[in-house]
Amino acid sequence: MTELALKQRALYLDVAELLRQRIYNRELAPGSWIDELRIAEDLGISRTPLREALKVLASEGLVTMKVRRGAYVTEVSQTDLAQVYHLLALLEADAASVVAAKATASEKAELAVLHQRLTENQDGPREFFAVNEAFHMRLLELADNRWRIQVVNDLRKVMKVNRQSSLFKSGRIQASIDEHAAILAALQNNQAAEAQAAMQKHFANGLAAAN
Amino acid sequence: MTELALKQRALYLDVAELLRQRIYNRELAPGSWIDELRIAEDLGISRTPLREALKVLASEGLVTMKVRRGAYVTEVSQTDLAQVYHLLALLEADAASVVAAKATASEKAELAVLHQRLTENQDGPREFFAVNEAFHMRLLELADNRWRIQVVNDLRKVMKVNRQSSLFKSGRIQASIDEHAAILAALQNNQAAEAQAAMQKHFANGLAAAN
DNA sequence: ATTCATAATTATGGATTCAAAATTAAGTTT
DNA sequence: AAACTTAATTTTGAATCCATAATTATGAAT
Repeated sequence: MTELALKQRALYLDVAELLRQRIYNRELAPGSWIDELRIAEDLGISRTPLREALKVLASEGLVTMKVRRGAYVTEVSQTDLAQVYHLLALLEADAASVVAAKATASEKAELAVLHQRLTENQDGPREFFAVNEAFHMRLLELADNRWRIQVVNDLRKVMKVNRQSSLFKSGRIQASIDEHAAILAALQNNQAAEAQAAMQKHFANGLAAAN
Repeated sequence: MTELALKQRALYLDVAELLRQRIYNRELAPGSWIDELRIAEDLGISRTPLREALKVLASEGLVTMKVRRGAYVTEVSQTDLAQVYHLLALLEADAASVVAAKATASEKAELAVLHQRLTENQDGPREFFAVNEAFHMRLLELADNRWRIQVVNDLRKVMKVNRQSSLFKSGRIQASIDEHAAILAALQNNQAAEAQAAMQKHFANGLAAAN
């Protein structure tokens, strides 16, 4: 009831988020045409907010608008994936170096707590994924650059279209934990260059696992 | 006539671009409310494509949507500007390093031609600005990462909202040319690290001039 | 005159309608 | 039966319409 009673959010934003989820879980498959009428009817809304949402997704790169023939789910190639990874590595490695240089001890402790939860996690890859994302997001917040957060979020959206759930690969979870430990150690010792390098390595390994 | 006869572009994209220009040149001032009815009437279109355009601009950060009170031109603070500069420096410096490492001789020669035009330019800051942008864009293209191009373009849009035309500051044009020369020299010698550092310096100076 | 309450006006968010383009189906010719 | 035309249907892009929220104007009370 809260979602309707106190909706402070525009409908088109909710619709955009719903479409993103459907794209991530392949309910809307890459390359497929998006049937506006069907979806609008499904959701019990008119085409107007739906079309607004589609145009937002198009500017994020999740959807491709073809003139006079509607919206299609973008196909994200391996090349795209590698390119996006490269940028994420660059942006997050720099964030790590910034955090190493200027975050307070208690801020770094927050990251340590998240990392601890990651190591203790027994709830499987799904929960692991959520805590992992929380760690990365908190680090970004501490790096204190709202435009970077925006850019990274947009790039992650693209990545999610084609995630091959590389975390399920044997050994990847433990490797990921170890890499985070290295990042954290560098942060806590205020070693900016090391933190940067450790984050770069983390992404390089992640990309390798995705292929 | 071509624009109507062969329009292969959706109307909302044209409207978005027109609004961007009006924001850049302060016809729509930062913080000001955007009067949908007035603009739609002005352009002789309905509110529908205009509202779609506004939502795209909102997702780019140029406009802020307030629920039930419409669209406002985003106010870009000095902090925002510094943050955006930081990211542009990071992304373009990395691009320079990539180009140094893998661009062909003829590709690098293209950049040299653009640089030459920059040094010879006698048409004032306006033309200088265009060629300068062409140099940066070509370098990005050569770095061959379409997502970086997208991200950099979006960040540059934000920057343009608050450009204090730092190029008009005395000496900045010549300094900028010298910095480009340093970048170019590193590229032509395949010195990735040097190219990266030179680009970083270029942006650091640009930010300093903007303040 | 200032504050408060109420009415009139205006703007937003979303639904509906409509013309034109694209696609599909049907019918005709070879 | 295959290829080509033409007609019917579907879908898009954009204009118009409408209910509700927000703002402004008006008037009453202190």
